[in-house]
Amino acid sequence: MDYSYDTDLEELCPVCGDKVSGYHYGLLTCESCKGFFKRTVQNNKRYTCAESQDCRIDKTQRKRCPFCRFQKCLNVGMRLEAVRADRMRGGRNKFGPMYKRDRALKQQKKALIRASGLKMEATPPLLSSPQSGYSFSTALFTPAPKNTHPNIGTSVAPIDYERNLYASSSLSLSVPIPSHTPLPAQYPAYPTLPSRAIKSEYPDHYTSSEHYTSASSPESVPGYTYVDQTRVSTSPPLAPPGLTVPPLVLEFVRCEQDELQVQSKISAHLAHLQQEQNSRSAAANQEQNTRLAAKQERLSTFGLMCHMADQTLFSIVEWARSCIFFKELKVGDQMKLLHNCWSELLVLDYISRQLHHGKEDSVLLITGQEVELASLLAQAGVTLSGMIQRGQELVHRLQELQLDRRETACLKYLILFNPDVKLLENQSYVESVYEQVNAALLEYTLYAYPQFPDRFTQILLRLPELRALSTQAEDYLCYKHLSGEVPCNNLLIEMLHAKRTYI
DNA sequence: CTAGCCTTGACT
DNA sequence: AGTCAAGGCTAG
Repeated sequence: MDYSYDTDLEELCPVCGDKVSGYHYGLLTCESCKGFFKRTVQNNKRYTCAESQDCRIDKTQRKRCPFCRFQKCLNVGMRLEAVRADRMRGGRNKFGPMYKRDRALKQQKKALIRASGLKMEATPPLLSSPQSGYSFSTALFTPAPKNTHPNIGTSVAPIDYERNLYASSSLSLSVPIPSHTPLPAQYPAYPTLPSRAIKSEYPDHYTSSEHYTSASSPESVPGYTYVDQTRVSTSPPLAPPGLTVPPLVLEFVRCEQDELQVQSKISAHLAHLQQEQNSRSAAANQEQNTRLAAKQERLSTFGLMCHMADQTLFSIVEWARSCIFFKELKVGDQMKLLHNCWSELLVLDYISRQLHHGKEDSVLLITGQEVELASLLAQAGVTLSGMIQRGQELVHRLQELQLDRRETACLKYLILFNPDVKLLENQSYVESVYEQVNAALLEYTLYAYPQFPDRFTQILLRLPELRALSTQAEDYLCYKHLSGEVPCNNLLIEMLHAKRTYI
């Protein structure tokens, strides 16, 4: 009965809702979206949207706006790199194992659903009456309860960034490096395909997977604003490279929050919530049957995750408010910048924590808790576990690069000062900050990793995937919110609304 | 351009 | 030999 309902639900194309014909370019899609994606990427097509770039894509209307259709393809996670540049037919690609894992996961989930009679991902509202009303404005305007991070000038909790920095790069210089021609900064435009960079992969062509991953990585497709290198290298603050860590980078690192303080603050907050939750479900347990209580117990996991993300967001806002450059902006511009990038910063925060954590089969939460990846994936719905896996892949890529903390700090600023945000009062300032950060990061990478001259580019090329993942996360959150599953009075939701006023 | 059907070929 | 995701072909 509901078995068929479930499978039906699973067999809809995430782009247009048509019938799925198999795995295509990274996930289960219909035949038409497969073809559309292939044509678009192979022929390097550029579309434009006649409306406001938010057209609904369904089976009947998918032909109407190719721009939004392709956008959606990317947002749901279709992979550019699965389209072969050399058009080689047949055979398998590196996604084979991923598809296999995904299938196993779905199978496992189905069994679980049948066994428990519950649907994992569809969860009724939790936490009917949460705590005090948060709002973005309160987060921005009221001083934080405790000064949890050092302001400029004070010397609270100096973190030892010097150590742990230069784990010697294992990337060999013989790795073929794709040449990427910088694109004109057309941010919302989708990435074009540097056709030479992406080839179908066969063992004959690539002797090791390392070669593949560094040479033609999935995200090595500039869709992100890319700063022309010549412009960067001639920017004023660029001292002769190779002598010292750029002062700006040092400043960024100094503005970083103390991880332990954030951790304890958020842990305390969540512990408090959980305590409330426990007493409530204990009450429910007395009157109702155990199955309901168990259900409620499980629900709290997703709710807690939301609160965790929410609290993390608070700390991110707090960080931004006090960091160099940002605090000089008027509040209106600050809000626009944060509305634009909050989810990217959240994802970056998560990713960098995993980088630091360094374990493949578990995930480190901001609370310091370590969660087995397997159990996380088993609990999460299909969409969520897909995103977690995608996140893990990004972590792997950055691990290969051995991204250090200084570089991570720079990335936060590059994301925050997105020069493509429109209608800013102080547009040129934001643009110039972006340029400065770019220059500083370039200079730093040349200084710290002279044996790897392409490092700067390689780092920037991770940003499109980060952005795609954060967009997917927003979509997911939006969906969960619409079905009433996200605890309300949530900064997360407020951010979501700020960006999507049409909802 | 679209999308259904066909051909390929590494992997099992 | 079978599977199944790549690319190819071609009516509409």
